[in-house]
Amino acid sequence: MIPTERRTEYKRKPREERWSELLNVAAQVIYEKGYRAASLQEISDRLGIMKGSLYYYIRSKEDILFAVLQNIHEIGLANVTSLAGQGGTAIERLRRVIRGHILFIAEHLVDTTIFLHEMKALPADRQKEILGGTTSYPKLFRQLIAEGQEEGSIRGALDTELTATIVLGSLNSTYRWMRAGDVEAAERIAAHFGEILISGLIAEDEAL
Amino acid sequence: MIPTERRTEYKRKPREERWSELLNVAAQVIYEKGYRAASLQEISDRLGIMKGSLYYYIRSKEDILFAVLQNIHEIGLANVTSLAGQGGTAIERLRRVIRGHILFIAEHLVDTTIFLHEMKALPADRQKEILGGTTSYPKLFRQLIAEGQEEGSIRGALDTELTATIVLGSLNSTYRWMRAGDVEAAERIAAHFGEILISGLIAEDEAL
DNA sequence: CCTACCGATCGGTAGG
DNA sequence: CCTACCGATCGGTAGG
Repeated sequence: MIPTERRTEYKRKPREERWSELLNVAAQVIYEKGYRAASLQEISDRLGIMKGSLYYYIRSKEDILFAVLQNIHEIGLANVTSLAGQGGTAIERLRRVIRGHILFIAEHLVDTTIFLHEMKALPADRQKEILGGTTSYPKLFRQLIAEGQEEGSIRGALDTELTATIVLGSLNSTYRWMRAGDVEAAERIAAHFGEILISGLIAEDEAL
Repeated sequence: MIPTERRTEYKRKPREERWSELLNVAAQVIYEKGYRAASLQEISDRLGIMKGSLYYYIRSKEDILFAVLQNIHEIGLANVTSLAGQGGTAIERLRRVIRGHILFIAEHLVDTTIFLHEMKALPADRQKEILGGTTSYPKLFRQLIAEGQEEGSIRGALDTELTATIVLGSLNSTYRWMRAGDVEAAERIAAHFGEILISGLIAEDEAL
């Protein structure tokens, strides 16, 4: 490749603004090519700055991935936590969380995909830094299932842990085929997931 | 890294044997690091040959990935096709496919993971070469769901296409947390999936 | 299969 | 933020 030429016209932007722009652009490149194949050269090209200039904002390439993953995990967990805490029976709250999590994935498809594909590209300690809060996705789903079993709405014969893993994993798998930002489609998917999973989990033949 | 030294002792092996050994070793490296980060240097190191010698077997790095993906797709599709064709009602066959596909994933975790992560690393035409047969996973699941709806065992209100996508995607998502080769665990997972999905899909309250 | 290479690209740095 | 680099590594090749 020919050495990247300096833009004849470039505009220096405030640090904060550039930083969030950097994260958006980088996330898009990582989404398209994968973290490893996403070069700082391409990211800086799209930003319209020199590759070396990225180091005004970061200390390593990994800093970018970390920031993206940290952010999506934080807002995603806040989303389901809020939905789970809004009252109702356990099965009602589970249904709300199922829908809300799917809508979240559709709305944040790029970042969610990166989260589900590139966590392992981080060193173990930085993974823990992201995941290691007092609460977590698996914990939240486990609690909802457990409460449903206690209140008798979810079949007691199901293994709580395994069932929670299956439900969360199934919801997360939608990132593979969902279209970004298509809220209508996301609602349809959420409705189907609600029907299938809730019917599959409920004890007896309680109508909902 | 210090230039790799020639092994003082190496054994030349028959071409066929080396080739399958190469695919196994390469799959393991790709599984651990991802295709892009899996270097030919590391693969040849583990094989105990020189990097350049790989080109006695391949014409490009991509050939390795293609062979791995081609193979796992072929045997996996043969597996579910066989299970779906063994007779019984549609819901019975679906249940059999659910269990068999999960056991397959557990038994071929490395290759399945590569398939679900690295297909997009191939050029579009080589992807089609793998996926483009007359039959396919999505098609098979769609047919099973459709037949179940026709026979009245699966709720007609569910969108056939979307439901098939959800079921297949949910089963595939297990590669993320399954342990390779643990058949007991795989049976438990399959049983739970069977319970949850079948109950979630069946019309009325037919007991199974 | 090995030896001995090559051009391209990578993440990163010094100094401004 | 840019210029001007660097060492390391990558996939791949010629010739045997």
